[in-house]
Amino acid sequence: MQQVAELAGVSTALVSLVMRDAPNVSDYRRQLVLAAADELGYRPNVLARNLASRRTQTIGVVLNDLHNPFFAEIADGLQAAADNNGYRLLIGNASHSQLGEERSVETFLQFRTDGLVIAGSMLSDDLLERTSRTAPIVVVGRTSSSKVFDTANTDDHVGARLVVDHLVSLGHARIAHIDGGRGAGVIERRAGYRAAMRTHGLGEHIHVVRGDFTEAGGRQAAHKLMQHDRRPTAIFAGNDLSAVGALGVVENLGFNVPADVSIVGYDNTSLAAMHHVSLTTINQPTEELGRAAIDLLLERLDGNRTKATHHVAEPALVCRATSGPPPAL
Amino acid sequence: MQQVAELAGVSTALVSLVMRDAPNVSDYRRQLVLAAADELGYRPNVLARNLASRRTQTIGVVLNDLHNPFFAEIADGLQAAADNNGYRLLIGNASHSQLGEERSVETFLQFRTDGLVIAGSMLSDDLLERTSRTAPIVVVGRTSSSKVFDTANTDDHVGARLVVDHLVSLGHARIAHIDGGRGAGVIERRAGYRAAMRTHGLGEHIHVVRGDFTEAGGRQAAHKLMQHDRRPTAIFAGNDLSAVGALGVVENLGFNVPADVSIVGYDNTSLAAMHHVSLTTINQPTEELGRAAIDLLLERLDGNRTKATHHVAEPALVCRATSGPPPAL
DNA sequence: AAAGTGGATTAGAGCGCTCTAATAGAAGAG
DNA sequence: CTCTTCTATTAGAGCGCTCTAATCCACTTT
Repeated sequence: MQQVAELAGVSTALVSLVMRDAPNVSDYRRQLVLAAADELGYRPNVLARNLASRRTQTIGVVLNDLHNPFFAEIADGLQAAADNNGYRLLIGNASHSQLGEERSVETFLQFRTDGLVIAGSMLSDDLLERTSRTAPIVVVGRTSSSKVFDTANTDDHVGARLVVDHLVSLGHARIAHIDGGRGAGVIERRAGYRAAMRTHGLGEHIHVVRGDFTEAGGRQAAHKLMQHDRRPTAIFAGNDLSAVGALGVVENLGFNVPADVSIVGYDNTSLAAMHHVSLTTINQPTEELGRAAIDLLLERLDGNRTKATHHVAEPALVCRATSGPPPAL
Repeated sequence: MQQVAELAGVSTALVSLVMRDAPNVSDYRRQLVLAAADELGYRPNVLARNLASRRTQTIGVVLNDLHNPFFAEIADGLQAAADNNGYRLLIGNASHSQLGEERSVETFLQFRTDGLVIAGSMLSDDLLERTSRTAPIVVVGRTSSSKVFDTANTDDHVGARLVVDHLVSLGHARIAHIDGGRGAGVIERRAGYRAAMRTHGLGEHIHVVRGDFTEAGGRQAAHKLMQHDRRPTAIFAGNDLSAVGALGVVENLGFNVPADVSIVGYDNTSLAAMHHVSLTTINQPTEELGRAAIDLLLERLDGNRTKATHHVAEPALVCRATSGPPPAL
């Protein structure tokens, strides 16, 4: 910075002002400084900048699973919203594990990102609340009634009901559910499924097998389901990834989808939209979620709010090729 | 830090030494400092630490496209290698665009990550070379003969030949190729395809249509191919994503895969491995690439090397369900 | 003409840590 | 008992930036 200042014939303070796009800098000197900076290949050191200003203009985003396209879409939504507000994003990969998530969070805290967005968090509310004392946190894709941190999420209970309603209206009764293990949103989706089944008088057909939101998990669960003595005519998978896993197994076992078995996913990821997959699923408005998450964070950063807020978006059924009427008895 | 020092009755320098696990600190004082730090909930500020030490122990990873599972797998490989060496990873999303890539790179440079890994770079060698003067860069998934920065890559020329050899051995002659537009590795794969076709005396059947390494691009290209008056009996897509796009279109047009048309992808991503997709493809050893990239970077960081090195890994054919003999005439 | 106004610029004190060089103290050598 | 040689500890100078307060310099205003 000093070199730039010398080359431009100004003070380091002015260089600082120019680099920050501050107002009240004459155009003449601004050009002078920019030219000098360019010539020297000067780049402001964010570390030093933050050390002095306690701001990084950066938001840390922890994605639960890079292999799940849902999180890529969430990242897109966040990116768009961050761009609009002059913030940049840094991404950490939780590798689908609690430990990975903790490490990513720790890294961001140490880098002093202004805030954190955790998509698909597997951490306890308690831990998140303690962490949010260090930096504001918005949790995406998971409900919480925390009074400390914010969330942006789809109403999974309603989403699950939409799935069941859809399948029931097609004539299904034996509708099974593959859940997501310890993943985010699992409890709500499962509860929504159960409640909807009962509402339709299908309580006796409630059948939940464990998955883990991965394709492999979906395969295993589908195996178990299809070997059951009263095998389902429809499978509601906890997310698209496990739905595609189930799809593969069901087909390999010689069943036709949807003629013999209907399969519905959740998330409406790019995977579900692929022509070859064409999965009936529940859409989560990822762009809205991303925008909401950033908005919530900025409100905190600007000191406009201290009370926890929970943004809830509406899910919607996306009907594609993997659901249809059950086979005639 | 000063508070901790006071509470423990030592100097800040000693606190610093303890926090860094330095040798030559007496056990007695170490305990004293740790106890004080714990009581005050003290967390070292990595920003300040790095400002002073000029090291972040962090590597910036720019992924070309979060929607392409190939990059998730590369990230896994990098993560494993980084863990082994006490480095942590920060990820930037290039959003499949040159501008996005540049911005991610810029952010990392400003955060002073010790080095950069760019997976699927779309930037010019020239720009990369200039950037690598600021921080060491390893480019993954793209060949380059640069004398400045390192690369870790699979031999795409050989990979493309493996595809053509495989299809020819099944009896195909009309083998078309969907390329990847401006993506990484496109030129080599296309050239490899062309060369292999000629080697087999199939020069007249060379047929390349443009794609862009996305599913949508694959769909468009496949449409064009299948409407051609001499439509191909086999399609070699530039990557798995576009292969799946092609797969969807070909099926929708009423053709059977592989009975009527064979489709081969590239990358052997988790997508190709899905049972429902089961795509014949070329494996890139992502773990090896990740390890190589980190190794190359560390050599630079430790000052052991200044000469550019290009690590080349071997591709391998993975035969699955989308390739078979051409239909009988 | 003196005083007031506000924009442009700068000096200099931190931000929280590391690192070098210096110092104190203990142990061993002569 | 002195002289080395270690090891353990510390003072204090940065690292590269921001921010406050001060200064300077047109212009107005009265």
